[in-house]
Amino acid sequence: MAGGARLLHRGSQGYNARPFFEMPMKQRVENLLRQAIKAMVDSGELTALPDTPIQVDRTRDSRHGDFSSNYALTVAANIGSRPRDLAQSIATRVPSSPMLDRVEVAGPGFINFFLARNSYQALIPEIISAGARYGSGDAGQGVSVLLEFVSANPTGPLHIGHGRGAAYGAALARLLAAAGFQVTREYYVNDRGRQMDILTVSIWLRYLELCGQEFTFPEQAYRGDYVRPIAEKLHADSGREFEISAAGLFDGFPRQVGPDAQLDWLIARSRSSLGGDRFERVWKAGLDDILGDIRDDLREFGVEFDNWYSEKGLIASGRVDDCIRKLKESGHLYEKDGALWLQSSRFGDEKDRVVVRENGQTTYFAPDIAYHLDKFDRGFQRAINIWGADHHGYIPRMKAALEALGRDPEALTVLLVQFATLYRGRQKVQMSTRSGEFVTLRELREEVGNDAARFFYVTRKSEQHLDFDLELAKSRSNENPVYYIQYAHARICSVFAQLRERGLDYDPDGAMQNTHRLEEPREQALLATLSRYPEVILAAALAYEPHQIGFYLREVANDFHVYYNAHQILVEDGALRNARLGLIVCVRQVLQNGLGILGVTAPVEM
RNA sequence: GCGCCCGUAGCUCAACUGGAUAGAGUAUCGGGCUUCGAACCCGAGGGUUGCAGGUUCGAGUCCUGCCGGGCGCGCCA
Repeated sequence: MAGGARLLHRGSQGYNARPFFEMPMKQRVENLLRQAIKAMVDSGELTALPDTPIQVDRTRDSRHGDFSSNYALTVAANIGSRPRDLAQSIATRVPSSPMLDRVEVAGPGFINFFLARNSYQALIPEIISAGARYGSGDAGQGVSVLLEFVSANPTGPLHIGHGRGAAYGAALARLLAAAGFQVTREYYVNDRGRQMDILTVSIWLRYLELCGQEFTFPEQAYRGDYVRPIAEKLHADSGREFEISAAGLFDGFPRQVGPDAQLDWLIARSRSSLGGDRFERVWKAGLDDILGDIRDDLREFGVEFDNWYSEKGLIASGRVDDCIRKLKESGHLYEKDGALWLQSSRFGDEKDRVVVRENGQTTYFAPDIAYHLDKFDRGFQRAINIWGADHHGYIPRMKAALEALGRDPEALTVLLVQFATLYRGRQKVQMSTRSGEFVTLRELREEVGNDAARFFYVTRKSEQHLDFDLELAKSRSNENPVYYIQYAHARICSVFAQLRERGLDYDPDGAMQNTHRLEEPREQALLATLSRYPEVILAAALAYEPHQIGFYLREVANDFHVYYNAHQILVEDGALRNARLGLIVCVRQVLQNGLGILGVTAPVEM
């Protein structure tokens, strides 16, 4: 799949007729190399051509040219010739091209390509005409992907761990879309089950307190402050409709058993004394409030979903029962100790798993299987899940379930996000949802701002542990690299403001006709960096690594700042001025496109 | 005990997925505004990539074994 990038050329700005880049520079170099190798095979100098892929890389060191290939190194051993000799033979057969200055052999046998001075001139019209689409490609070939992320239980506000998954997922969605995949973003709502029952009871108990009832609030219930406003609203809206004597409610409370059993007792007791209907209404009040809060929070954070998928709805649709029936029919479900087990160990899991409990209730696993089956039944070709790293042990059984259902487990990719450890200076902040001691995503956003938070999250590899120092993020927010990139963007906008103040204007045609005037080394370096953007998008997308974009954008900003400090853009010479303005328009475009993928704003001024 | 993830400059992180002399930010020290925004630029110091082997032309990256950290190993979700 790598190397299959092809830029979209659907620009309808009137530049279509002009031949810009038929393909990215990297591919053009690759093709020249391929021709040289083919020439050697045709002349019999290279016998059986091993099926080694022809790989061309950007060099790290400019002394090694602009592009480099290790082809001779990888092939020489197989055909029994010396790498340097082979490299030399290939190098001399590289067809001459106006884009190439020279080809050299260096080191153990690298073939290094040096580009001609003005080989990047065509890039400027290319970027200007592609605009927001510059960097996008069709490598994904429209393959439909269901990207599921966040999916936090609606039992409390999102905390900073969820924030990381949200930022990562949102960026990945845009990245995959830019690479040509058709992406749907989905949030799976666990709106039923024990955790929701505990929340319901917690809200109701707070409500009873408001009614004046006296009792000890259970240790294991949700004690976070966010529960109280929900109870207050319920109290304000419904008065004493849900009131029941606390003394009666807690009558017979089992003090001798463990906290979990106590909670189960309390849930059952609440349900029976309140009645199914009223219990449901409290549940609904809690769900609506918290899920609404989560939606708002994510929207404010710039994280949007195409679909919110209800677990309760899934069960009501009968799909879970259907799914269990299918598993039974396929013979991968068996009964033991009164429960129904999936033979997941036959498909790579370390043991079999219970799907239906002894008491007849399904485990959490059953709806999850049905949900994942439904992803593919809805026609998605690929499913990508972003899970917290604590769920890694869950991956084999999910894949096993898909395989048992006759689906391709490879169509499911699970990406793990490590937890963020929060610090206040040196002090580690302990977090627990039930105790209510945690820093919410909303608090984080208010303290450090959306842009800094998004960038901070998404410039680390997702599987890397993340130390998030609040004090640092707060007090030194100016030192966050995101401002460095945004500053470059604002500076460019400022140049155009300055241009207008001086009564001058920018002529795009003039810019494109004078690209040959961009002869400064720093201008060439900037163009070379801009030309890499489509390659970065593709590589980052295929590796599911949005952080590559962040590091790349820093390079773009750095090249620009260096250029800006060294050269005047608004010069007297109108042709040169337009050429330089065209160049920084392109820089601005790449910054906008890249920041857009990361979900960070590109401010006109700061 | 078994399994997964991680270990890179004082700190926070990169390293084009096996390439050439391991790079940025921050912190420390020194320099640069009469010029389009100094939230910027230039320079200096800072490393046995946790340790020990192995694979090959070449290893931070792959394989093995230790050391250290995180997370899993329910008829909880």
